[in-house]
Amino acid sequence: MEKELDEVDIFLLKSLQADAKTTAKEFAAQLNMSVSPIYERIKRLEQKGYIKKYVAILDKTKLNRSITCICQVSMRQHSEAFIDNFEKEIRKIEEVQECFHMAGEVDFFLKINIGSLEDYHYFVRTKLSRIENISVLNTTFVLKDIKNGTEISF
Amino acid sequence: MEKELDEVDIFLLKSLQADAKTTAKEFAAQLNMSVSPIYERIKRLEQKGYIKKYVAILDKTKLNRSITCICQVSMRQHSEAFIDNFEKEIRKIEEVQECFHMAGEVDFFLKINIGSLEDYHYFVRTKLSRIENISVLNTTFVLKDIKNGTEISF
DNA sequence: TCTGAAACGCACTGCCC
DNA sequence: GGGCAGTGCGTTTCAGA
Repeated sequence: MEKELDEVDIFLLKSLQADAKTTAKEFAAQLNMSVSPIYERIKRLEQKGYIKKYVAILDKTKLNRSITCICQVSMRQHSEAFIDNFEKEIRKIEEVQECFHMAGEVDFFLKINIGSLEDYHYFVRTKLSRIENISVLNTTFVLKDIKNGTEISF
Repeated sequence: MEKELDEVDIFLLKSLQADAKTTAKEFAAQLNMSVSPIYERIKRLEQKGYIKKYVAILDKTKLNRSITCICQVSMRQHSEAFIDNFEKEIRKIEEVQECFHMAGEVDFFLKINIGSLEDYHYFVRTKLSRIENISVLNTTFVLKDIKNGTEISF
């Protein structure tokens, strides 16, 4: 694998994951380059898959989803079919923002966004607990978002 | 609190958090409206804080940060000073993508992005464990990203 | 609050170095 | 691979309804 990214590419990636609205013109000024190489580098980074997509980050509180909680789920049986089914069902549940299949005692970690404790009750009763083969469900609530980013450091 | 968002606003917010590059013109076509109201609604949503920012989502694997793990940290003493200090120090550590102060037995959940298990060792030895007053550190590794979104449902 | 049109700036292309 | 100039498109503004 050859070296694919130079310092300029890395600068662009880091900048864009902080603020995707930065224009090629602004980058050109910051880097003392002209606009076209910036433009072509960004296009290349998109095409090669370094940049997956551009998204708007919304305000949870304003949208009445200010409560976050972490659910730790373990399964009764660990057959392939049950795990696949769990994944499929989880993907359908809108309250689930993140879900990871874990190594170790707990099988899945879920990050849930909801507006109230009543919503949580509704979520567990009508959605989560309807998935087959769940044995343990352990939920803890977030008191404070200390760091909640989309940026990856590299 | 008056009703701030109508169906069009909600449509725009949901669309933008899936793809921020959608143009006002495209929205206008989808909604059978002209461009200017779309434009002004989006500006309003930005100014009122519903939209916090626009970011590029990068590919972890391409950037050699394909390993994700969850660290559960508990503290020895729960004084305000220690908690504040932990928050301050965590914010500085680039490997930490998310950090939440939790209710319950475990004080903090951390989501970490790294490239190798060696990196994890380095992270724990030189960064995490240097923070004062940590008692328990329990790490589990992600086997598979089932759902890993920035979108919130509403 | 929407429509329509006009002005501007940036994204994007092609050519040159 | 980068600089420069031109074109088209989207953004932005504004009159009017």
